[in-house]
Amino acid sequence: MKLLKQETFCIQFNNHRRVPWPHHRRKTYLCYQLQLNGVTYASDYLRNKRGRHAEIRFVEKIRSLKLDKDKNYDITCYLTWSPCLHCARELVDLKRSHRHLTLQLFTSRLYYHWFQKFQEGLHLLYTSQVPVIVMGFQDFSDCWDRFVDHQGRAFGPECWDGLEQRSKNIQQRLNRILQVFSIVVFGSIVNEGYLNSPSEGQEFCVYNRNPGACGYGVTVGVLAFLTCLLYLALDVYFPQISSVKDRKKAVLSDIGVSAFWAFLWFVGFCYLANQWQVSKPRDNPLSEGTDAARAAIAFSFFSIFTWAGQAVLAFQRYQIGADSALFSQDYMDPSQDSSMPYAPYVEPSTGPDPAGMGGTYQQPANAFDAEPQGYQSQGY
DNA sequence: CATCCCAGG
Ligand SMILES: [Zn+2]
Repeated sequence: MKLLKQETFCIQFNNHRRVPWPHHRRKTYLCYQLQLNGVTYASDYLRNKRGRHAEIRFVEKIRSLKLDKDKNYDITCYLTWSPCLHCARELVDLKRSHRHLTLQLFTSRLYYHWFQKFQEGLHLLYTSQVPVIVMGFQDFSDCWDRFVDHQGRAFGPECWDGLEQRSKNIQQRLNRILQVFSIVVFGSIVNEGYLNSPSEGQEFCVYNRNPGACGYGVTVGVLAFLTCLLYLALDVYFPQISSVKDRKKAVLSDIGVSAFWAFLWFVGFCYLANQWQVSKPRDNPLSEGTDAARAAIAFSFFSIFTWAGQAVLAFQRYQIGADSALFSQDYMDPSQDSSMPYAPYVEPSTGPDPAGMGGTYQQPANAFDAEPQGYQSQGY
Protein backbone atom coordinates (compact mmCIF):
# COMPACT_ATOMS: atom_id res chain seq x y z
CA MET A 1 0.00 0.00 0.00
CA LYS A 2 1.23 3.41 -0.88
CA LEU A 3 1.75 6.22 1.59
CA LEU A 4 1.49 9.95 1.28
CA LYS A 5 4.60 12.04 1.26
CA GLN A 6 4.98 14.34 4.21
CA GLU A 7 5.02 17.40 2.00
CA THR A 8 1.88 16.30 0.18
CA PHE A 9 0.07 15.82 3.44
CA CYS A 10 1.03 19.26 4.68
CA ILE A 11 -0.06 20.96 1.47
CA GLN A 12 -3.25 19.00 0.90
CA PHE A 13 -4.59 18.59 4.39
CA ASN A 14 -3.87 22.02 5.82
CA ASN A 15 -6.99 23.79 6.99
CA HIS A 16 -6.11 27.38 6.19
CA ARG A 17 -9.05 29.24 4.87
CA ARG A 18 -7.12 30.71 2.00
CA VAL A 19 -3.92 29.91 0.29
CA PRO A 20 -1.81 31.77 -2.25
CA TRP A 21 -2.08 31.13 -5.95
CA PRO A 22 -2.58 28.75 -7.55
CA HIS A 23 -5.54 27.69 -5.52
CA HIS A 24 -6.16 24.44 -7.33
CA ARG A 25 -3.11 22.95 -5.75
CA ARG A 26 -5.38 21.80 -2.96
CA LYS A 27 -6.92 18.69 -4.40
CA THR A 28 -9.13 16.10 -2.89
CA TYR A 29 -7.40 13.31 -1.10
CA LEU A 30 -9.43 10.56 0.46
CA CYS A 31 -7.61 8.26 2.84
CA TYR A 32 -9.64 5.28 3.94
CA GLN A 33 -9.17 2.41 6.29
CA LEU A 34 -11.40 -0.64 6.31
CA GLN A 35 -11.49 -2.62 9.51
CA LEU A 36 -13.28 -5.59 10.96
CA ASN A 37 -13.00 -6.22 14.68
CA GLY A 38 -9.93 -4.08 14.90
CA VAL A 39 -8.12 -5.85 12.05
CA THR A 40 -7.31 -3.67 9.07
CA TYR A 41 -8.31 -5.13 5.74
CA ALA A 42 -7.60 -2.28 3.43
CA SER A 43 -5.96 1.07 3.74
CA ASP A 44 -5.27 3.38 0.87
CA TYR A 45 -5.77 6.83 -0.49
CA LEU A 46 -7.63 8.02 -3.57
CA ARG A 47 -7.78 11.13 -5.74
CA ASN A 48 -10.03 12.32 -8.50
CA LYS A 49 -9.65 10.54 -11.76
CA ARG A 50 -11.11 11.28 -15.15
CA GLY A 51 -13.57 13.75 -13.74
CA ARG A 52 -14.86 11.37 -11.14
CA HIS A 53 -14.62 12.51 -7.59
CA ALA A 54 -12.48 10.59 -5.16
CA GLU A 55 -15.56 9.81 -3.06
CA ILE A 56 -17.26 8.13 -6.01
CA ARG A 57 -14.20 6.08 -6.70
CA PHE A 58 -14.11 5.16 -3.06
CA VAL A 59 -17.71 3.95 -3.09
CA GLU A 60 -17.04 1.88 -6.20
CA LYS A 61 -13.95 0.44 -4.63
CA ILE A 62 -15.82 -0.61 -1.51
CA ARG A 63 -18.67 -2.07 -3.52
CA SER A 64 -16.22 -4.05 -5.62
CA LEU A 65 -14.97 -5.72 -2.45
CA LYS A 66 -18.39 -7.35 -2.07
CA LEU A 67 -18.34 -7.07 1.67
CA ASP A 68 -20.44 -9.37 3.76
CA LYS A 69 -23.45 -7.25 4.60
CA ASP A 70 -23.98 -8.87 7.96
CA LYS A 71 -20.58 -8.13 9.37
CA ASN A 72 -19.81 -5.01 11.30
CA TYR A 73 -17.22 -3.40 9.11
CA ASP A 74 -15.73 -0.13 10.12
CA ILE A 75 -14.58 2.45 7.64
CA THR A 76 -12.77 5.63 8.55
CA CYS A 77 -12.15 8.23 5.86
CA TYR A 78 -10.00 11.30 6.02
CA LEU A 79 -10.87 13.88 3.41
CA THR A 80 -9.23 17.14 2.50
CA TRP A 81 -12.52 18.54 1.18
CA SER A 82 -15.95 17.64 2.44
CA PRO A 83 -18.12 15.84 -0.14
CA CYS A 84 -20.41 17.58 -2.59
CA LEU A 85 -24.12 16.76 -2.70
CA HIS A 86 -23.73 14.13 -5.38
CA CYS A 87 -20.98 12.33 -3.51
CA ALA A 88 -22.92 12.66 -0.28
CA ARG A 89 -25.82 10.81 -1.90
CA GLU A 90 -23.52 8.04 -3.09
CA LEU A 91 -22.00 7.67 0.36
CA VAL A 92 -25.43 7.54 1.94
CA ASP A 93 -26.45 4.91 -0.60
CA LEU A 94 -23.45 2.85 0.37
CA LYS A 95 -24.38 3.14 4.01
CA ARG A 96 -27.99 2.19 3.32
CA SER A 97 -27.05 -0.89 1.34
CA HIS A 98 -24.74 -2.04 4.11
CA ARG A 99 -26.79 -1.80 7.27
CA HIS A 100 -24.03 -2.92 9.60
CA LEU A 101 -21.31 -0.79 8.15
CA THR A 102 -19.99 2.04 10.27
CA LEU A 103 -18.84 4.84 8.05
CA GLN A 104 -17.10 7.83 9.53
CA LEU A 105 -15.89 10.81 7.57
CA PHE A 106 -13.25 13.16 8.85
CA THR A 107 -12.72 16.29 6.85
CA SER A 108 -10.13 18.98 7.04
CA ARG A 109 -12.09 21.66 5.20
CA LEU A 110 -15.64 22.31 4.11
CA TYR A 111 -16.09 22.51 0.38
CA TYR A 112 -18.26 25.36 -0.93
CA HIS A 113 -20.06 25.42 2.35
CA TRP A 114 -21.89 28.68 1.65
CA PHE A 115 -23.86 27.07 -1.20
CA GLN A 116 -27.12 25.52 -0.26
CA LYS A 117 -26.56 22.43 -2.37
CA PHE A 118 -23.41 21.58 -0.50
CA GLN A 119 -25.00 22.32 2.86
CA GLU A 120 -27.78 19.97 1.90
CA GLY A 121 -25.22 17.26 1.26
CA LEU A 122 -23.72 17.74 4.70
CA HIS A 123 -27.13 17.62 6.29
CA LEU A 124 -28.02 14.50 4.36
CA LEU A 125 -24.94 12.74 5.67
CA TYR A 126 -25.69 13.96 9.15
CA THR A 127 -29.20 12.56 9.13
CA SER A 128 -28.13 9.28 7.54
CA GLN A 129 -25.75 8.08 10.22
CA VAL A 130 -22.73 9.05 8.24
CA PRO A 131 -21.11 11.51 10.62
CA VAL A 132 -18.93 14.23 9.17
CA ILE A 133 -16.35 15.29 11.69
CA VAL A 134 -14.08 18.28 11.31
CA MET A 135 -10.53 17.16 11.92
CA GLY A 136 -8.88 18.41 15.07
CA PHE A 137 -5.29 17.98 16.12
CA GLN A 138 -5.83 14.39 17.24
CA ASP A 139 -7.42 13.44 13.94
CA PHE A 140 -4.66 15.01 11.90
CA SER A 141 -2.24 13.13 14.06
CA ASP A 142 -4.05 9.81 13.54
CA CYS A 143 -4.22 10.38 9.81
CA TRP A 144 -0.53 11.23 9.76
CA ASP A 145 0.34 8.04 11.62
CA ARG A 146 -1.69 5.82 9.35
CA PHE A 147 -1.29 7.29 5.90
CA VAL A 148 1.88 9.32 5.76
CA ASP A 149 5.36 8.06 5.16
CA HIS A 150 6.46 9.87 8.30
CA GLN A 151 9.75 8.07 8.83
CA GLY A 152 9.21 7.90 12.52
CA ARG A 153 8.42 11.56 12.93
CA ALA A 154 5.36 12.41 14.96
CA PHE A 155 2.85 14.88 13.59
CA GLY A 156 3.87 18.17 15.06
CA PRO A 157 1.96 21.39 15.41
CA GLU A 158 4.91 23.22 13.93
CA CYS A 159 3.57 22.04 10.61
CA TRP A 160 0.69 24.49 10.82
CA ASP A 161 0.43 27.08 13.46
CA GLY A 162 -3.03 27.69 14.83
CA LEU A 163 -4.46 24.50 13.43
CA GLU A 164 -6.65 23.85 16.44
CA GLN A 165 -8.16 27.31 16.30
CA ARG A 166 -9.11 27.01 12.66
CA SER A 167 -10.45 23.55 13.28
CA LYS A 168 -12.78 24.93 15.95
CA ASN A 169 -13.97 27.61 13.55
CA ILE A 170 -14.73 25.09 10.85
CA GLN A 171 -16.44 22.78 13.29
CA GLN A 172 -18.59 25.63 14.52
CA ARG A 173 -19.44 26.54 10.97
CA LEU A 174 -20.54 22.99 10.27
CA ASN A 175 -22.64 22.83 13.42
CA ARG A 176 -24.37 26.04 12.46
CA ILE A 177 -25.17 24.80 8.98
CA LEU A 178 -26.68 21.63 10.38
CA GLN A 179 -28.59 23.63 12.96
CA VAL A 180 -30.21 25.85 10.35
CA PHE A 181 -31.39 22.86 8.42
CA SER A 182 -32.68 21.13 11.52
CA ILE A 183 -34.63 24.14 12.67
CA VAL A 184 -36.44 24.30 9.36
CA VAL A 185 -37.51 20.75 10.00
CA PHE A 186 -38.59 21.66 13.51
CA GLY A 187 -40.65 24.55 12.19
CA SER A 188 -42.57 22.35 9.83
CA ILE A 189 -43.14 19.79 12.56
CA VAL A 190 -44.41 22.21 15.13
CA ASN A 191 -46.62 23.75 12.52
CA GLU A 192 -48.38 20.43 12.27
CA GLY A 193 -49.17 20.79 15.92
CA TYR A 194 -52.06 23.01 14.94
CA LEU A 195 -54.98 20.74 14.24
CA ASN A 196 -58.24 21.53 12.58
CA SER A 197 -61.25 20.74 14.60
CA PRO A 198 -64.05 19.83 12.21
CA SER A 199 -66.75 20.41 14.78
CA GLU A 200 -65.63 23.81 15.88
CA GLY A 201 -64.21 24.86 12.53
CA GLN A 202 -61.08 26.33 13.99
CA GLU A 203 -57.55 25.35 14.86
CA PHE A 204 -56.38 24.12 18.18
CA CYS A 205 -53.00 23.16 19.54
CA VAL A 206 -52.21 19.48 19.87
CA TYR A 207 -50.50 20.14 23.18
CA ASN A 208 -53.33 20.15 25.64
CA ARG A 209 -55.24 22.60 23.46
CA ASN A 210 -52.95 25.17 24.88
CA PRO A 211 -52.20 27.75 22.19
CA GLY A 212 -49.33 28.96 24.34
CA ALA A 213 -47.47 25.69 23.86
CA CYS A 214 -47.66 25.76 20.09
CA GLY A 215 -46.94 29.46 20.14
CA TYR A 216 -43.84 28.93 22.21
CA GLY A 217 -42.62 26.22 19.85
CA VAL A 218 -43.13 28.34 16.76
CA THR A 219 -41.59 31.40 18.37
CA VAL A 220 -38.55 29.55 19.59
CA GLY A 221 -38.14 27.91 16.20
CA VAL A 222 -38.32 31.15 14.27
CA LEU A 223 -36.06 33.04 16.63
CA ALA A 224 -33.52 30.23 16.77
CA PHE A 225 -33.50 30.21 13.00
CA LEU A 226 -32.83 33.94 12.90
CA THR A 227 -30.10 33.59 15.50
CA CYS A 228 -28.48 30.92 13.40
CA LEU A 229 -28.56 33.14 10.35
CA LEU A 230 -27.10 36.00 12.32
CA TYR A 231 -24.17 33.96 13.50
CA LEU A 232 -23.67 32.41 10.10
CA ALA A 233 -23.23 35.91 8.79
CA LEU A 234 -21.00 36.81 11.70
CA ASP A 235 -18.74 33.84 10.97
CA VAL A 236 -18.25 35.18 7.49
CA TYR A 237 -17.39 38.68 8.54
CA PHE A 238 -15.39 37.67 11.55
CA PRO A 239 -12.00 37.79 9.84
CA GLN A 240 -12.75 41.29 8.67
CA ILE A 241 -13.27 42.60 12.15
CA SER A 242 -9.99 44.31 12.69
CA SER A 243 -10.27 45.19 16.35
CA VAL A 244 -9.27 42.47 18.74
CA LYS A 245 -11.74 43.82 21.25
CA ASP A 246 -14.65 43.43 18.88
CA ARG A 247 -13.58 39.92 18.04
CA LYS A 248 -13.57 39.00 21.67
CA LYS A 249 -17.00 40.50 22.03
CA ALA A 250 -18.25 38.50 19.09
CA VAL A 251 -16.98 35.24 20.52
CA LEU A 252 -18.21 36.09 24.01
CA SER A 253 -21.65 36.92 22.69
CA ASP A 254 -21.64 33.58 20.96
CA ILE A 255 -21.03 31.84 24.26
CA GLY A 256 -23.81 33.73 25.99
CA VAL A 257 -26.32 33.49 23.20
CA SER A 258 -25.75 29.79 22.61
CA ALA A 259 -26.03 29.05 26.29
CA PHE A 260 -29.18 31.12 26.49
CA TRP A 261 -30.67 29.19 23.61
CA ALA A 262 -29.80 25.92 25.24
CA PHE A 263 -31.82 27.20 28.16
CA LEU A 264 -34.76 28.22 25.98
CA TRP A 265 -34.78 24.78 24.37
CA PHE A 266 -34.71 23.28 27.80
CA VAL A 267 -37.72 25.33 28.82
CA GLY A 268 -39.40 24.41 25.56
CA PHE A 269 -38.73 20.75 26.14
CA CYS A 270 -40.16 20.83 29.66
CA TYR A 271 -43.14 22.90 28.61
CA LEU A 272 -44.08 20.83 25.59
CA ALA A 273 -43.45 17.53 27.33
CA ASN A 274 -45.56 18.61 30.26
CA GLN A 275 -48.42 19.89 28.13
CA TRP A 276 -48.26 16.75 26.03
CA GLN A 277 -48.54 14.62 29.12
CA VAL A 278 -51.61 16.39 30.40
CA SER A 279 -53.42 16.53 27.06
CA LYS A 280 -56.61 14.58 27.18
CA PRO A 281 -57.18 11.93 24.55
CA ARG A 282 -60.77 12.94 24.08
CA ASP A 283 -59.60 16.32 22.83
CA ASN A 284 -58.01 14.56 19.94
CA PRO A 285 -59.82 11.30 19.32
CA LEU A 286 -58.19 10.59 15.99
CA SER A 287 -54.73 11.02 17.48
CA GLU A 288 -53.79 13.34 14.69
CA GLY A 289 -50.38 14.90 14.80
CA THR A 290 -49.10 12.77 17.65
CA ASP A 291 -46.00 11.83 15.72
CA ALA A 292 -45.31 15.45 15.02
CA ALA A 293 -45.92 16.36 18.62
CA ARG A 294 -43.49 13.74 19.88
CA ALA A 295 -40.93 14.62 17.25
CA ALA A 296 -41.01 18.25 18.27
CA ILE A 297 -40.44 17.29 21.88
CA ALA A 298 -37.53 15.07 20.95
CA PHE A 299 -36.11 17.80 18.77
CA SER A 300 -36.27 20.28 21.64
CA PHE A 301 -34.47 17.79 23.81
CA PHE A 302 -31.60 17.30 21.39
CA SER A 303 -31.41 20.99 20.66
CA ILE A 304 -30.47 21.59 24.26
CA PHE A 305 -27.26 19.72 23.63
CA THR A 306 -26.44 21.05 20.20
CA TRP A 307 -26.74 24.62 21.44
CA ALA A 308 -24.86 23.87 24.61
CA GLY A 309 -22.20 22.31 22.41
CA GLN A 310 -21.99 25.50 20.41
CA ALA A 311 -21.48 27.42 23.61
CA VAL A 312 -18.69 25.08 24.67
CA LEU A 313 -17.03 25.39 21.27
CA ALA A 314 -17.23 29.15 21.41
CA PHE A 315 -15.75 29.02 24.88
CA GLN A 316 -12.87 26.91 23.65
CA ARG A 317 -12.30 29.33 20.83
CA TYR A 318 -12.19 32.09 23.35
CA GLN A 319 -9.77 30.22 25.57
CA ILE A 320 -7.40 29.41 22.75
CA GLY A 321 -7.61 32.94 21.49
CA ALA A 322 -7.27 34.62 24.82
CA ASP A 323 -3.73 33.58 25.57
CA SER A 324 -2.23 33.35 22.14
CA ALA A 325 -2.16 35.65 19.19
CA LEU A 326 -5.00 33.84 17.55
CA PHE A 327 -7.54 36.53 17.83
CA SER A 328 -5.60 38.36 15.26
CA GLN A 329 -3.72 37.12 12.26
CA ASP A 330 -4.62 33.54 12.21
CA TYR A 331 -8.07 33.79 10.81
CA MET A 332 -7.18 34.86 7.36
CA ASP A 333 -3.50 35.06 6.80
CA PRO A 334 -1.70 31.86 5.95
CA SER A 335 1.60 33.68 5.84
CA GLN A 336 4.06 33.80 8.67
CA ASP A 337 4.68 36.67 11.05
CA SER A 338 3.99 35.11 14.39
CA SER A 339 6.21 37.75 15.90
CA MET A 340 3.45 40.27 16.10
CA PRO A 341 0.66 39.12 18.38
CA TYR A 342 -2.65 40.90 18.20
CA ALA A 343 -1.62 42.69 15.08
CA PRO A 344 -4.55 43.89 13.05
CA TYR A 345 -4.77 42.63 9.56
CA VAL A 346 -2.70 44.85 7.32
CA GLU A 347 -0.44 44.08 4.46
CA PRO A 348 2.92 43.90 6.22
CA SER A 349 5.10 45.25 3.45
CA THR A 350 3.19 48.42 2.72
CA GLY A 351 4.97 51.44 3.94
CA PRO A 352 3.17 54.24 5.73
CA ASP A 353 0.13 53.73 7.82
CA PRO A 354 -2.87 52.84 5.66
CA ALA A 355 -5.48 55.35 6.63
CA GLY A 356 -5.54 54.93 10.35
CA MET A 357 -8.71 53.76 11.94
CA GLY A 358 -11.22 56.33 10.88
CA GLY A 359 -12.65 57.17 7.52
CA THR A 360 -12.91 54.67 4.78
CA TYR A 361 -13.13 51.01 5.49
CA GLN A 362 -10.00 49.35 4.26
CA GLN A 363 -10.22 46.09 2.45
CA PRO A 364 -6.73 44.75 2.88
CA ALA A 365 -7.31 41.51 1.03
CA ASN A 366 -7.41 43.43 -2.22
CA ALA A 367 -3.85 44.40 -1.76
CA PHE A 368 -2.99 40.74 -2.03
CA ASP A 369 -5.11 40.02 -5.02
CA ALA A 370 -3.79 42.93 -6.96
CA GLU A 371 -0.20 41.86 -6.43
CA PRO A 372 0.09 38.13 -6.49
CA GLN A 373 3.84 38.24 -6.94
CA GLY A 374 4.22 39.85 -3.58
CA TYR A 375 3.66 36.48 -2.05
CA GLN A 376 7.05 34.98 -1.72
CA SER A 377 6.93 32.68 1.24
CA GLN A 378 5.55 29.18 1.10
CA GLY A 379 4.25 29.67 4.55
CA TYR A 380 2.49 26.41 4.96
C1' DC B 1 -21.68 35.78 2.10
C1' DA B 2 -15.23 33.58 0.37
C1' DT B 3 -11.02 30.62 -4.20
C1' DC B 4 -10.78 25.96 -4.17
C1' DC B 5 -11.73 18.29 -6.40
C1' DC B 6 -6.79 19.60 -13.68
C1' DA B 7 -6.03 15.39 -16.77
C1' DG B 8 -3.61 11.83 -18.11
C1' DG B 9 -0.13 8.30 -17.60
ZN1 LIG C 1 -18.11 15.16 -5.12
